Order: sequence, then C-alpha cells, then structure tokens
Amino acid sequence: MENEHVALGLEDGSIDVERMLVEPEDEHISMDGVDCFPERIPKNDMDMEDFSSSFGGANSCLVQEEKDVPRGEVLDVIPSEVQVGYFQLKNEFSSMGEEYLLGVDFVESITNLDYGSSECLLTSVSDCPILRSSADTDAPWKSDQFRIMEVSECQNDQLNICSSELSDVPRCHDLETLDENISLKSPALCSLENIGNFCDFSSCSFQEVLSDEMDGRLSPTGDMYSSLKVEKDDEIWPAIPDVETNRLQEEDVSAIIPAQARCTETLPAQKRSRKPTQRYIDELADPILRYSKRRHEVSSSTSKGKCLGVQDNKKCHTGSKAIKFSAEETSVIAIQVPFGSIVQKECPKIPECDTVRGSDSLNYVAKSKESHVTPQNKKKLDEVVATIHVKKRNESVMVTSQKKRNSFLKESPPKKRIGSVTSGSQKRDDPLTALHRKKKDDCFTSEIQEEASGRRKHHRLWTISEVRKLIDGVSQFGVGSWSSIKKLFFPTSAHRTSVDLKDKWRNLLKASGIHEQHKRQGEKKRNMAWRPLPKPILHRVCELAAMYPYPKGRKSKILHIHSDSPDKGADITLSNYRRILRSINGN
DNA sequence: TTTAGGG
DNA sequence: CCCTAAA
Repeated sequence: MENEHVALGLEDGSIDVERMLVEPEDEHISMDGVDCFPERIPKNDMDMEDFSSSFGGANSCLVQEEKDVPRGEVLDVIPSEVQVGYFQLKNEFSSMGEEYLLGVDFVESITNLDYGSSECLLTSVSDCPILRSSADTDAPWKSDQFRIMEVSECQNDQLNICSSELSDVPRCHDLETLDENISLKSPALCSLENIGNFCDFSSCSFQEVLSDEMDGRLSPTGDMYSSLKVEKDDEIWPAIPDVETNRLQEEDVSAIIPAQARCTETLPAQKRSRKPTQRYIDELADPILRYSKRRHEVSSSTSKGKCLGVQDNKKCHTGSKAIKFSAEETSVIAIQVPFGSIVQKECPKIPECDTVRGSDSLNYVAKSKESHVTPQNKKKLDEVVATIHVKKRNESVMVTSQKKRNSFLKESPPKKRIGSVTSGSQKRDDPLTALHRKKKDDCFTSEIQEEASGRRKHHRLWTISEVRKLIDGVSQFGVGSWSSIKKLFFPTSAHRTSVDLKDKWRNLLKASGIHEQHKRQGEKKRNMAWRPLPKPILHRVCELAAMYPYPKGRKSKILHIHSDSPDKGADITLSNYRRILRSINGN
C-alpha cells in the first residue's frame, strides 16, 4: 500500500517532467498525466525506464511502450543510449537527473509525511548510509533504483564527470537555463510552481534539513499534527536531487554536506521547478498532507485557529480566501483541470478539506473562464456537497461535487442563459430600442458592467421602467412571445432573459390579483398594500391578463376585454384603451 | 432553442 | 431566480 502510493506519486511526477522535457510545447502535461494515471502501472522500475528513455533522447512514447519491458532489458538499454548520446545529452542529463529526481522528491515528502515510510524513501533518495541502515528492510523498488543507478554509474564513468562538472556553478547555470526554458515553454509547470505557496528554500539550512529528517524518522507515522513540519519538509526536498546526483560519485555521508551546500547555490532554479510539483503531488496523493498544510495556512493567515463546523468553515474559508487571493491570483494560470479534479477527489474523507478546497477552487475558478461553472452546475454542487453550506452563488462555484467533477474536468459546461442572452441582447439596437431607451432607462450601464464581470446573476429588482417595457411588450406581442419581447424591449439588458420576462409576468399577474379577483376582493387589496407597483401598471397588467390569458389561449377575443372592462371600467384611461386597441390591431 | 411550469 | 420537461 505504501509503496503503491509512493510509486504512484513518483511515477506521476517523473512522467510529467519527462513529457515536459520531450515535448516542451505541450501545455497539457499535467492533464495527460492525470488521464493516464489510472492506466499507469505503479511499477517502480518504470521510473528508471522513463529516465532512461529520456536520458537517451528517446521519445516520450517510450514511457508507454516500455512499460512492460523487463528490468534487465532496460538496464541493458541504458548504457548504450547513454554512450551514444553522451555529448549531446550532457545538459539533458543534468536536467533529467534533476527532473527525474523530482519524482523521488515527491516520494520522499509524501511518504515522509503520510505513511511513515519516510526512512526508506529518504534513504533511497539521499543515499545516506546512516539513514539507509534503518530503512533497508523493505521497499524493494528502492533497491532497484539503487541497482540501476549503480549500473549506469559503473558503465559510464563519463556520467560521473559530467555530473561533477555540472554540480557546481556550471551545473547551476544549466539548471537555471533549463528552468527558464521550462517556464517559458510549459506554463503548466509555472502554474504548478506558483500554485503552492512555499517557503523560501534559501532560508533552510542543511542542519534544519537533517534535523527534520531525524524528526521524520522519530515519528514514522507521519506527522499530520505538525503543520510546521510540513513546511519544513517542503524545504527539504529541493536539496534531494543534488544529493542524488552526487551520490554517483561517492556514497558517503560526508558527500551529502557539500551537496547540500551546493544546493543553496542552485537554489533559485530548484525552487522554481520543484515547489509547484510538490504542491501538485501533495494534492494528488495526500489528503492528510493537504489537511495539515491547510491548517497551517489558515491558522497563520487568519490567526483564527481551526474551523471545524460548517459555519466555521465559511468563516475560515473567507479568511483564507482573502489571503490566498492576493497571494495566488497574481500567479500564472494554474494547471486547472488536474488540480481541481485532484483536489476534489480527496475531499469526501476529510471534512475540513472543503475549507481548503474552497479557497483553492476559488482561485482556480477565478482564474479560469467563468463559463466553466454554469448555474446548473453550481446548484447541483450545492445540493450534492452537503458538507458545505454556501449560500452565495459566487462561493458555491468553488464547491464542485464529486458527481460533477469528472465532467467538469473534461468539458467546459455549456453556458446557458447568460451567454446566449448576452450575445443576443448586445447586438441589436433598433428604433424601438432607442425609443424605449429614451423613455426611461435606468441602471443599464451598471447592469451591463455587472454582467460583464461574469458573476453569477443575482436577484435583480425589476424597475418600474422595466415593468412598463414588459407590459408594453406583452401588449404588443401578447403573452408567450417572451423572446420577441426580450429582443425588442430589452435588447440592451443582458440580464432579463426571456425566461425572466416570463417569470416577471407571472409575478405581475399574481400581483395584479387577476386570479384572486373573483375570489375575494379584500384579499387582493390587502396584497396591494405591500406591493410597490403603481396602480396604473397593475391595471394594465390586468387588462393584458384579460386580453391574453396567461399561458394558454393567447389572443383571446376582444369580447373578453369588454366583458372584463366593466369591473374596472372606471380605471381604464383613454390612453390605456388606445393602447389596448393598438395592441389588438398589431396582432 | 423557446416556452410553460414547478420549485 | 433556477431548473426542467416539452415542443
């Protein structure tokens, strides 16, 4: 179990890196990684295969193809490829070593934090005899890695030279260059980097690292209670690759210290390339880690402690949200799809995850197109995720249900009303529009601005002018032709869809008391009391309602008007009567 | 895609 | 205002 997780994390990390190197232009690296994630066999030697293939300049396809190749064959293949492409791959080697080790780093951090097998992993990673002595008991894959590394080392001394040459300043330069390239070519990596807010590695001394490792060994069960430790672990992992690289030369504890020292030199590049991945891996493989990290973030940012309850959830959520927004919103676009999906995947287990995920998802959503979240989705999400009670629509966006997240991942849900309405309303501007605009158009600009923000449509009070326009539209087109009314009378209102018109008309009918009229006159008037609608409008509604019985039987006869008019005959003004006639004639 | 209707 | 079924 432990090894499986380890292998998964390692595998995924190495795959991403590998693909990135081979296909720098591919911006969907992480996505691919996630997609193939279940299909991949969590085999430990696969990492070496990837490494070897990349090392030899092989195509990334080899990762898939060589999946089942026996380890021995792989080992045989490695040296030849290495020798063939040695001169060309000098830089690649350093980079690949670097990137390849990222997977190891992931393993290290993950296991160290979660599964208590950190000793083994650390040993494999840092190759520290002291640590390894306590960890050699298990983790067969680890030994495999060692074997492979040794083979490559023995069969190609040039590698040692290369690594040693690169280990210092030149190497640092190479790494930085590589990092630059990666950053430029694959935004995904950048996003990964920026997603996680990591501590400054430069502030981490080797002593701290060692002490941390010791701590990890002392508490093998993984310290999920100490968020501080998590931070420290983050600091540790950048140093690993150097150790690994240098391990080729000497397997001695003394070698580690210089390696660590050099680590500080290569710090900038390493920090950039790794931190994101760390976060990514954390999200991917370790709910617990995220949990602890989150707690740390929340506590540190809000200084408010823990949020256990649902209601508290919201508070903390907002608190962390504010912080994270400022911190992360400036960052590069994240690898949105995998990140979101991964995050959500883990949530059911840990209630507090929701808080965490909420803030993250918020950023995620904010950065991504708004179209990703449709009203329908939002609502469903609210329903499905019972643990989170977020009333505000905007916030509910952040919560993605488990049901939906898969589809959320693959497709950008169709935007329904907002999009169509926006396009439809903004394009037309006919005489009628001008006429009505001249009439009394209020808060149009503000409305449009709000719409442009892409925020969810909130409840928007109907203004009197809007109601009048609606009535005019109904009088002209009759009841039911909401789309026509919308086009002609609300062309500039991005909100107020045809459905809205229909709903409003329905409400107007209720307000006008058309149906209650024959029931009880007193009730109608009582309702009228709290209705802000002007009397004339209500009258017009009544008239139109009489003219066009609500949904069905539209265009009822004039006879009805006359029959109904006696009831309120006194209220019908001449203009109204003319208007009614006009509408009738129009139809 | 629009409309009717329930929530 | 949202959602969905039906046309």
